[in-house]
Amino acid sequence: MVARRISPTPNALQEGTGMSRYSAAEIEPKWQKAWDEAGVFHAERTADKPKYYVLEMFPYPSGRIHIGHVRNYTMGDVVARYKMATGHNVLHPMGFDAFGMPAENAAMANGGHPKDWTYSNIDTMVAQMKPLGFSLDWTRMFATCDPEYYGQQQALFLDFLEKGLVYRKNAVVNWDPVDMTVLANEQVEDGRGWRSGALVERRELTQWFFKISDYSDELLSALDTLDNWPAKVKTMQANWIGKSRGLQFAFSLIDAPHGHDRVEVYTTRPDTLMGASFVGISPDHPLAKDLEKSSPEVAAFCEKARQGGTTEEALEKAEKLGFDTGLKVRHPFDTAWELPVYIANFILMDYGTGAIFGCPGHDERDHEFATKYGLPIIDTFLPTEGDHDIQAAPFVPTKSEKVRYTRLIAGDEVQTGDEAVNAAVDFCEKNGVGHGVTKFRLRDWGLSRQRYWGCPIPVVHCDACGVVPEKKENLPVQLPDDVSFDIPGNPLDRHPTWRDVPCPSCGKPARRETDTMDTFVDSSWYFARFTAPRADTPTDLTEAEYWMNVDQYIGGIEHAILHLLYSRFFARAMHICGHLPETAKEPFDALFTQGMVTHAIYQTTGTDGRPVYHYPEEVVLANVGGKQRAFLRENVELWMKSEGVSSEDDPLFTAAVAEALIGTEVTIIPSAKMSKSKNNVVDPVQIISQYGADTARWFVLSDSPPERDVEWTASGAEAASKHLARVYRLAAELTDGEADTAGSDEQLLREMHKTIKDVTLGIDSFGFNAAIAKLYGFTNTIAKSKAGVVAKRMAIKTLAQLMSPMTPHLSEEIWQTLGGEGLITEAPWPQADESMLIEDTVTLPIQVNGKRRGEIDVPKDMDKAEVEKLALATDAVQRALDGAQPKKVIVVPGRIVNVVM
RNA sequence: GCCCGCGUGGUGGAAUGGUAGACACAGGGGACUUAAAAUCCCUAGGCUUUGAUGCCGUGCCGGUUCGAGUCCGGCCGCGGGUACCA
Repeated sequence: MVARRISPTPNALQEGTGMSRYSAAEIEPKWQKAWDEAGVFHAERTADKPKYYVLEMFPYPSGRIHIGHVRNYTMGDVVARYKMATGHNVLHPMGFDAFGMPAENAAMANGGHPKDWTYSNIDTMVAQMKPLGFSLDWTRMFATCDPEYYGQQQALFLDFLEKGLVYRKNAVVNWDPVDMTVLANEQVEDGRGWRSGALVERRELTQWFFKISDYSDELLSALDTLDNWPAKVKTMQANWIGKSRGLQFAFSLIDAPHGHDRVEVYTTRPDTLMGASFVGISPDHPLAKDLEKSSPEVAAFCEKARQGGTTEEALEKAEKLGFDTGLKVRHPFDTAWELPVYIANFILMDYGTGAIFGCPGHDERDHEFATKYGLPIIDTFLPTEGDHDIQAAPFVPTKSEKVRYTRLIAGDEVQTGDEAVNAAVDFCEKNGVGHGVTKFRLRDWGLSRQRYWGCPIPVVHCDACGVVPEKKENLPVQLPDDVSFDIPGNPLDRHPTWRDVPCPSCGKPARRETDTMDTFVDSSWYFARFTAPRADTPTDLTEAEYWMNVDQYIGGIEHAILHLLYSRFFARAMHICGHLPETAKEPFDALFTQGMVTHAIYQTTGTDGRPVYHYPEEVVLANVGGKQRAFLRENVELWMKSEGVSSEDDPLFTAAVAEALIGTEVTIIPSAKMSKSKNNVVDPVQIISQYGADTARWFVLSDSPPERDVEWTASGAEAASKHLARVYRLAAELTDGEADTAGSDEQLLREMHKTIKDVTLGIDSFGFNAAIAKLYGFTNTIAKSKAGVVAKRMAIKTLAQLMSPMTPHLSEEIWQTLGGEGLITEAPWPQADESMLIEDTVTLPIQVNGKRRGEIDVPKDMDKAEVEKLALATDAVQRALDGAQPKKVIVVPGRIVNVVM
């Protein structure tokens, strides 16, 4: 945008203070350069200010930034800049969570190397982020795929191994029998591999695990100390950890087949033991595996039961299948009572003991199973009042509810489930039937991934020495570059020169571990690495002690459980190994979960029957009869050309849309999380290049509360830009001077102090949209004010300061125009003068029976009786009372009057 | 399936249990201009009415309260997570 192209004569204002029209393109690079030269965002330890560490969850380098990134990082930037203005030494770093599957998928789909794809994406995204003017210390940037980073991660792994925090055991994975490869959960669609279409099997592999379960109790109880975390996140984590008290005991097997004389089970409902009707074991249970060897039927069933994905959702939703082994166990309280043993597909070896007893009367799943296989359904308790048809549906009240026991094990006949469970555990222990056990739902964290693009696990397998840790001086164990992705599977596995190495212990030929680490490992300690990103140990304790904890962490709610729980575990583990101070065991002091930016997904069906996803810009939307329809843009353009239709307003176009004659219709899936794989990401670059960074920043913060999801629409960007131009103009035109009017100055300054207070509160509480609304209001006040130049100058300078966390470039420009000292970025935050906030009178709404009927203006400190008298005297109340006496009058001072009739 | 959220005008949304709809977008009307752009002003939940008054109204049903968008119970819808997407 070129200012004043038409009028060649620059006015005095232009010569003196810059341009008279707002031009982001000219302002923004100028101030970014100024900040850069002054090094204002470079973080260093200092004793003279309190430190403040702001961190937004770092991005995956998917290719280009999307509007969700802009929203997320702008929020963090507002906090960082605000804290800087309030006298803090701020650390605000940025990096990339750069390992993961999309890079390998890209290599498979388009050739090339995951490394090149990833670093090129990072370059692009950094280039897109820099013009946004974030207050980031770019000197600290790293990507988790940098050997310097993952080498230190390998060092951490070795330390964890030494401390017994890592171990190996078997665990199931999704196995694609056609591609002969392990699939991620998202690569399993309806139980089939996404590329091969083959039925997925669950297969056991030996894998590495972090012993997070040792910390279950601590991770649970420490949630109470996280006062500045959202309650919902703490609830989700508490439920996920899932502490429960139950009974572990054994059923004795009749005839002890294959040497198994008992089946160990765990139950959280021992009070329902008298309602048992079967015992279920996992297809991976040792007993099932032994039976499988001698029985083709069992083998066939187990094969079928192992089909399908490994997710909890898939298991829960899958049709419940059982196989009667013909084996029987004895009921512990009645040795004559025999229960059948079933192998069932919904029992996972990972949970509890891999075996359960089924109580169909009080469990949905068991009920479904019993009904299907004709097993008895026995109640053990019923409602205290009324009846319940247990055959038709299970009776499953919450454990805190009182029920009446019909087959009581211990305790009172009428008691709550919780009481009954405790009584039953005590009774069983006394009678030698098992023992009470506290269990956690939380399982150990499997970190092995059978993939190339991840951090290599630094161990070597030696026939003589077993699993041998790599020597620290040999770290990093670097990924080899010469790999190809033309065949499915892990290229490390078929890379002999990388894989075959001498044993670090005995020197004989051995093999490297070819599994790499889960990418959650990468993101579980990056916050600590940012405190000393170039250290030649995982952290530098001096730096970590100074900068940790993260004072404000900002990220998506989708990370509420896994990432945030793993990070909490990692901080503890790092402390044990001396990489973090004790005080950093809970690494995030405050957490804010911002909402996601959602967008419709546009989907068509490809020739192979699989869904094809289209970018928003590839789709033409048309509104026909109030219904939105979508078509592929290339089709539409061809059609328009061939029909000679030039505009979408043409009736011919509308008619053709109604009949879907303009090409492939696109299915619109509304409001979904922006996801690279669904192509529903919105590119903010256009908004930035058209209106500038400040407009984009202002725009993503206004109108919607930060914690809520927003459906993306660009309809407000122009308005945001107009507003910023208006603020700019207010400042630029101020020098013209205006006459003072008595009282106007004070009125404006009172409004200014109120705005300072409101905006400060808004920023402190993440109410950015509300703060922006106040700033709109204050801008209007200034524009209409008759105050003199001095007061107005002060008001506009304050406005610029209050806006500076959101629109830093514009604010700097105004600050400079109005003669502010130094950079606004380094200027102290304005303080509200309390004496200017006091109001003498207050407007009280008057309600009659809770409905507003009028209002009165009264002095702020008028006593209740007086207020009541005035309120009753108002026309509205008199009319409503119609001569009657009110029953009651409620006066809430400074708030409201309610007359009850 | 299970766990956690969310639901307010045409739209985004505001509202410590106390005037529902602040602020903004789109809309309608007007001023300025030869014209346009830019800018400024007015208007705006629904129904009813000339207008005032009035009635209805925060997903649905019920409850607590002088008073409920807000608290409680039950539904419906949508979103997130569900341990190998990150």
